This record gives sequence, C-alpha cells and structure tokens, in this order.
Amino acid sequence: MKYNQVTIKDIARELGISPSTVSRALKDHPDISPETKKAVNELAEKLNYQPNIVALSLRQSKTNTLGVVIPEIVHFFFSTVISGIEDVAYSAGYNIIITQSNESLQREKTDIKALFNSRVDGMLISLSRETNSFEHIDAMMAKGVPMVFFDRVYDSANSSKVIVDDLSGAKEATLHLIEQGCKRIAHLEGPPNLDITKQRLQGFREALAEHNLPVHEDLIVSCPQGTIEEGKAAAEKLLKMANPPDAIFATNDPAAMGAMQTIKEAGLKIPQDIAVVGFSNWFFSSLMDPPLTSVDQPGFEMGQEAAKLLIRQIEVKSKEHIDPTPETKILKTRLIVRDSSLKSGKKK
Amino acid sequence: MKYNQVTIKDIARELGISPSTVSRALKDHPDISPETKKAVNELAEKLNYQPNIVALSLRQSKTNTLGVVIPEIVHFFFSTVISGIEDVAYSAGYNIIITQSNESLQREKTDIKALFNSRVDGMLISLSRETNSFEHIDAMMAKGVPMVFFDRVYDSANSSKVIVDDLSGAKEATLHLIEQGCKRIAHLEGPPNLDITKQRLQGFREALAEHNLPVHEDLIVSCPQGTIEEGKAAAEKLLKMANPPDAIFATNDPAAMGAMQTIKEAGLKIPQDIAVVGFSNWFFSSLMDPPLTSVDQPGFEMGQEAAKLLIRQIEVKSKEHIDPTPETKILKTRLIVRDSSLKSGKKK
DNA sequence: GTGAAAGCGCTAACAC
DNA sequence: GTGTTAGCGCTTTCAC
Repeated sequence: MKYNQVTIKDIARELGISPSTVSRALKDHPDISPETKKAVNELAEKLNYQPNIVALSLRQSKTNTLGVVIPEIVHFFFSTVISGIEDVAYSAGYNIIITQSNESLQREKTDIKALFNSRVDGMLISLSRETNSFEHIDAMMAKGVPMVFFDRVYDSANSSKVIVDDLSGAKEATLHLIEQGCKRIAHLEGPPNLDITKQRLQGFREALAEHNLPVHEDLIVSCPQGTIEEGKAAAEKLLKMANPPDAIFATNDPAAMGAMQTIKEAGLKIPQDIAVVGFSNWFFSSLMDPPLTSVDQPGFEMGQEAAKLLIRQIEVKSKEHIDPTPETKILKTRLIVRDSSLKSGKKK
Repeated sequence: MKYNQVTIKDIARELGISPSTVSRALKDHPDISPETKKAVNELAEKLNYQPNIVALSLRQSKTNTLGVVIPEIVHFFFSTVISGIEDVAYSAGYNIIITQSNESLQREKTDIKALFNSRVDGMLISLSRETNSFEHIDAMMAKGVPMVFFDRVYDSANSSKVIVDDLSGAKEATLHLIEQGCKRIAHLEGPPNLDITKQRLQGFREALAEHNLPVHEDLIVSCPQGTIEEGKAAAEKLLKMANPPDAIFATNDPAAMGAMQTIKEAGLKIPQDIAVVGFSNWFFSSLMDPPLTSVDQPGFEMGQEAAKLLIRQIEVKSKEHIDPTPETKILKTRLIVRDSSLKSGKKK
C-alpha cells in the first residue's frame, strides 16, 4: 500500500539524525545513546510508525510467512488443521498464506509455484486426491524449500511429515466392537488409492486376527467417494445378506451416517441390533443419533505439529546452513466411546 | 528465502545485456526486439526463473495480498466464507493471509496491526464477539486501508460491508411454522450484543404480527453462548411450562440441536408434537434426525462478494486516487424445508 | 532498441 | 555514538 505511510526516513528527518540511527534505536541497539533512543521511540509512537515488513523481507530474504496448500478449506478436519497451524505460526511470529487445491493436481501445482514466488519461508502441504506425480514437489525440494507434509503425505525418504496412526486407530475401534460381543463386523472402505484406506483395513484385519475371528471378505464394502449415499447403499447391501453383520466399522464420516440412516429406516436398533463405529471426529460424531462411537483424528494437533516441524526446519536451515534431517511424526488417534451405556443389552 | 534463486541479473549477465532489458523482455514490452525477447524467455524458462514477488511488492507498494481477520476458522460458516474469499482472490491474482481472533478483541487488534505491517492491499474483517470499541478500526480507515466487513460488521457510515438479510430470513422461517399450523412458537435467541440477534427477533415478531398472533414473551429464551447445552436447557424450560410451545425457532445451530435432543428424550415427536426450525446451514441441518428445516446462510457467496467488493475498492483507489464510496451488499438467505413430508399430520 | 541510474524501506558493514 | 554506503530484486524514467 502507498498511503504515504511513515517510514524510518521521516523520523530521521524530523529528528535531524540518520535513518540508520533510527533503525538501531528502534531495535534497542546497545550503541545508541539513551536520549536518542527515547526521542526516536517517542516520535515513532507519536507518528504511529509501523515497520514495513515487505522491505524487511526483501532485505533479509525471509518473509516470516508459511504457505499452506490444502485440498479443501470447508472440511471439518482440514479447517481444524489450519487452526492448529495458525496457532503455532502466530506464537512464533509467522503469517500464513492459505491456498486450496480443490483436489486438483493442476491447482496444486499453481499454488505451490505461487507460494514459491511469494518467497514463503516454507510450505505445509496436504496432497490433492488427484496427485499421482511429484515433479512439482521434487522441484521445490531441489531448490531447498522447507516443506512438511501432513495427512495426505508425499511418501519420500527426504520429506518431513505428520500423519495419523490409522492402523492402530482402526484396530482399536474394531477391538471395541469385538469386546462388545460383535462377531460379524462389516468394514466400509474409503478411496482406494489413498494409503490411509489400506492402513485402516489392515488395522481391522489385525484386530479380528487377534481374536481368531474370520475375515468375511463379503463384509468388506468399498465406499470410494466417501459419500452418504455410498454408506446407505453399502448398508442396504449388507442388510439384505442371508447372514447380515452385527456391526459396521465405517472408515469415513459420511458413510457412517448413511449406514446409520438405512439401519434406522429398516427399523433396527443401533447398537443393539447392529453396532456402528466411525472414523471421524468428535464433533460430528457427537451429533449423530445415537451418538457415534468413533476414532477421533487429532486435526488441531496435526496442524500444530506440522507447523512446529516446519518452523524448526526453517530456523535450523537459516542458522546452521544445513538441511535438517527429515522427521516423521505419527499422531495417535483416540477412540471416543459413546455407546457404552447401551452395549450392556448386547453383550453375550 | 535465499536458496540463491535465479534473478533477472543472472539472466542479464549470461546474455550480456542489462537487467532492465531483461525486465522489459519478460513483460513483453514493445520496444524490445523479437530476438532479444526470444533469447530472454528461453533462458528464463531454462533456468526456471521465478519473479521475486517480495521485490515487486516493495517496488510497486502493492502486495497483491488480502488480509482476513475471522473470529474462528473451525466453524462451518466461517470456513465457507474463507473458501469464497479464496475463490475470488485466486481468480484475481491475490493471495490471502488468514488470521483468527479467537473472539478476542486483543487478538483482533494485533492481527489487524500485523496485517497492516505486512502491507496487505486491503482487509476483510468479521468482528470478534468481544469487539465493542473501534479505535483500531478507525485508525486503519484513517490511513486509507481498504476494508470490507462481513457478517459481524462495523456499523459505520463509511465502511463497506456484506451482510445477510437476517430479518427476512427469520421472518420466512417463522412464516413457515405458522403455515404449518403452529400457534405458540418459541424463539431461542443468540448472543445479546450482536446485531443479528436483534434482527432475527425482529423478523420473528413481524411474522407473528402479520398473522395477528400474539408474541408470548415467556417463549423467548436467551441462549447467549450458542451452545448445545443452552439449547437443551431452553427446551427443558419450555417443555415444563403449563402451556408449552408447539414449535421452536432456534436462531443458531447448536441450540437447535440441543433442543431437538431434549424434545426427543421427552418422548415427543418432531415436528408433529413440536416443530423445530433452525438458523444455520444446509450441511449440518441435513444431518439432524429428523432433518432440520433451516435458514441457509450463504457463506461462500458472502466470501465471494466481500472479496469482490474489496478488490474493486483497491483497484479503484490505486487507479483513480479517490476513496470509492462504501457499498453494502445484503445477501438473501434461503429457507430449506425438510419437514414438508411430515407436516401433513400436523396441519389443522 | 538498449543501458545507466535511481529508488521502493530497511539493515549492516564500515568508517570516524 | 552516529553517519555513510551499499544492496536485497525489481521497474522505470531518462538518456543515447
């Protein structure tokens, strides 16, 4: 902005001293005499001087800004992550620039390039659903841009990332169902190309194996888009079976909701006739009817951890002039049980 | 960032020409010969030259960045607004810097100052719940910083704003209940200091008046924090009355949810025994059981309109060197009826 | 058609 | 203790 903003020069002129003295006085440099400091600070206050960060950024080749590339902002999980990022960034004196790829690889590329042009000090990235090539990422890493991936990560040896322990989370949820006496547990899968889908299925399998329960492959139903409709369709299919399941483990929010709707419409009780657990977040799940027991994903914490990792990386790099070794942080999920008061009727 | 990024100078040196020529060639200046342009562009491509936006910003006193100050990011409505802002900003070539005040006046002040120091070209602001003094805003306006307020606006003559027509929305929702045959309609109010709270109550009153229905003041219950618990408490109080209401108009999401829970727990049917409408957004409301008829708030559109207004203001100001006249944009809500199939049992 | 020079606002050697 | 100078990367007069 122009708006003839007051600069260090204005203060210098008015006080009959040089701009560098003003600069030093403002940052409390030991060389400057107390009187000068006082005069400068008072005038700065009076004129409401505000340092021009853009000039500073150019001068120091450091913008104190983090770029964020996220698939979509309007999503409970991602907005929670942003909030966590903002929290840490604010405390550390960084701004955040948000871009959303809208799940498009093309947009993701454009966004990353734009962030680079803005000379952000580092980037926090969650890949789009479409992303299957990584030259745009590799190019940035080659330039030495600090990057931290979260949730939808780039699985490369030399990139830092923050992920959720999906396998353990899924296992824990499945064990909960088993403890309640469920024997035939269905599994609603998510998008096939995502790693988390595999992890969650694996956790499901491990829980069954631990209790010597067979895995019925026909009880594993795919919900590739993660929509309510898919959840409904899946539940309809399952209910029609000769030997329907006594529980459903839905690995995404909307599918769980859809399934619950269908079950209730069929006149069945949750969890007495069919128990349902979800893989989602406490907020939505608590609103379901009945409230859904679910695996809580620590979005806020993920944002915080990712930002911390990135900031550490940026600062190590600028001070020690070495590339810090990539780190991976795995966050635990938390099973939030909301059907405990109901399960007694079911336990055998 | 340092990362010895290639600059215009590098290209100039390699080609044995001057930086100014390179600059002109890159922006297709008519003076430059086709051969020079070709050489420059090819080398730029080869070296993967990326212009340094920070230098550009300093030079032109224009950052192509919009600052956003929002009470909280993790909120369906606000994240939707951000998405709308991002949409328009991206198309117009602007970055957005997000800050969240966390409903704190102090944070709001800090955020606004930080954005100013970053020399954003303009600001999009939704006030914190605490904000009751406006010097920090006035100071920025005095400096000539373009600002547009949205949703929680600064009600000053010379500020642009985008708001929702809460009065009409509330009226429409109430009329819907009246048409269904409801006679004793309760009103759950929101935070008392917000203007929207008054508007919504006013709309409610007008609808009743239009149908010559009395306003029962004891059916107006305050839910100042807008929490689920408050909604429950309010419903409990209402159900205990000698002559309980036959409908509840809840002016915020969580209160509607809480009320619905209490009503269902009391063994009453929605909407046959008590109809409920909310003032919220389609997404949440569709998940309720039964799905909630509600007044949809156009968050995405609000973000878009606010960003458009701001960008127009910025560009007018920079071109014509005049302060554009403030504009107010009032967006219509949309009543989403989800109880139409159920109401027949109720109509008298 | 191209180059030289100045300047956006700030800081950091280097002088004295 | 303070001033002078140079420069971050870029654009833009003003020369020629």
